[in-house]
Amino acid sequence: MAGSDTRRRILDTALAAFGRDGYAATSLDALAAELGVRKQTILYWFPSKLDLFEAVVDDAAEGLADAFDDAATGGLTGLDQVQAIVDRVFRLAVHRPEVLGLVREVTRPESPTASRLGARIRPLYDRARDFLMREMEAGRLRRSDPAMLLLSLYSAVVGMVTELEVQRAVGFEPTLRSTVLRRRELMRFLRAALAPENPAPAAP
Amino acid sequence: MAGSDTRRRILDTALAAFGRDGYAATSLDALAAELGVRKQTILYWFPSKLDLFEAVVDDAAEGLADAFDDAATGGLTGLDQVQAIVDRVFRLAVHRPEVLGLVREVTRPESPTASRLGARIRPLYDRARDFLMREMEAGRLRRSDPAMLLLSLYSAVVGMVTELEVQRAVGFEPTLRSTVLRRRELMRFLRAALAPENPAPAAP
DNA sequence: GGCAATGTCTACCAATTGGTAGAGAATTTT
DNA sequence: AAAATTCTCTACCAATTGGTAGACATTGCC
Repeated sequence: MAGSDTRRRILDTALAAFGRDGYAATSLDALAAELGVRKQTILYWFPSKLDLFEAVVDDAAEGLADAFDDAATGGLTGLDQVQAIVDRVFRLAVHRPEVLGLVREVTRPESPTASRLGARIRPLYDRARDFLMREMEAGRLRRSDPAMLLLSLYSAVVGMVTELEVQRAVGFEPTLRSTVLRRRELMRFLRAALAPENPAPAAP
Repeated sequence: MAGSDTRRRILDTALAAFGRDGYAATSLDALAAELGVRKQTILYWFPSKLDLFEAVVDDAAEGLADAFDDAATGGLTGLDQVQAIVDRVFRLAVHRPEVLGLVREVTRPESPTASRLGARIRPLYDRARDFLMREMEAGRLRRSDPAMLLLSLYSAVVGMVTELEVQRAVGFEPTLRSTVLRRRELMRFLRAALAPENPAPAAP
């Protein structure tokens, strides 16, 4: 079936384009040209541009959920678990920066589907919140409002990862090395912010 | 001179629109309608859409610089100075969220003027970096790479402020109260991350 | 071979886009 | 009051947008 391959290719290319340029700045014609196909082929697979966008968002949310799952199944606790997730998100960001660009696009107030990614991400969010609460109660993380803390974490991670451009604009070209340094710095930052005030006993 | 009043109004409305919807999704016609004026009036004051955008960016950068200046002239040090700036940015964000939306728009890789805001912000950036370095050397802030730390700070603050929509999408409606809580939580987070490991003597 | 389903295409279309040309007020300068 | 400048307007325009209609090819099935 060459067809569903086309569908897959459209999704991937559209994800890249939407994540890079945003919804409004991405035209179906440009997308089609990039794919080496006619616009009508895209409209055959997805009845409208908005439908395509929603499909892309769903696809990306799935990938994101998988990444989290992957990082969260090691039975880690406290800061180690946080670090594992940050590492995982960083890895995702390095080889598929469009995904985070898309998150950014979709969390924009006027996004055509601000609510859509929200709904898709909600389960992830709840899980993370529960995790933080548990770890706080166990004394393995500094105590604070878990929902707010989660937003801080989200902002710090996504912000740092997404906004390589700021770095560039401000004068230093991101290299592999600087990316590594960056992640390390972020982790120090997070560790400092999350470490409990009275260090708890290490896990057994 | 009613003219330069028109110019001012165009700049303000355009800032709101670009910050809210992004560059591509903002049409001159829509902007003109919002202003109760014809598109050609806009094109009289700004020769092209891109010129308008650049003027808006310059304007916003100026406002941002003023806000920082304002917060940085109290002669504060260490965490207190950081807090003052965070407070100031929050205040700005609360009554002119578009400014931060614009920062977000302009730091997007494909932004027509990614470099422009960069250049405008560079001096602010340098000042902030110098400040952090000084404070680290004086032992009033935890020691780490100041450039990276600055990016962490930037990400945490702008990310948290800008992404009210995530909060909304995830289920809790931002209120004045939640905004206050948010800022407090962010400050706790920052304090925890920035406080020196061996507390330094308090300022005289 | 016939036939239906699937997939990609060409040919259009109405609406919207940023932008040009220049008329016509209003205001200021002389 | 006449002239010049400043400002906003009407009238267009070519290009691009998302989308429709339907022809043409390819495939698997009988």
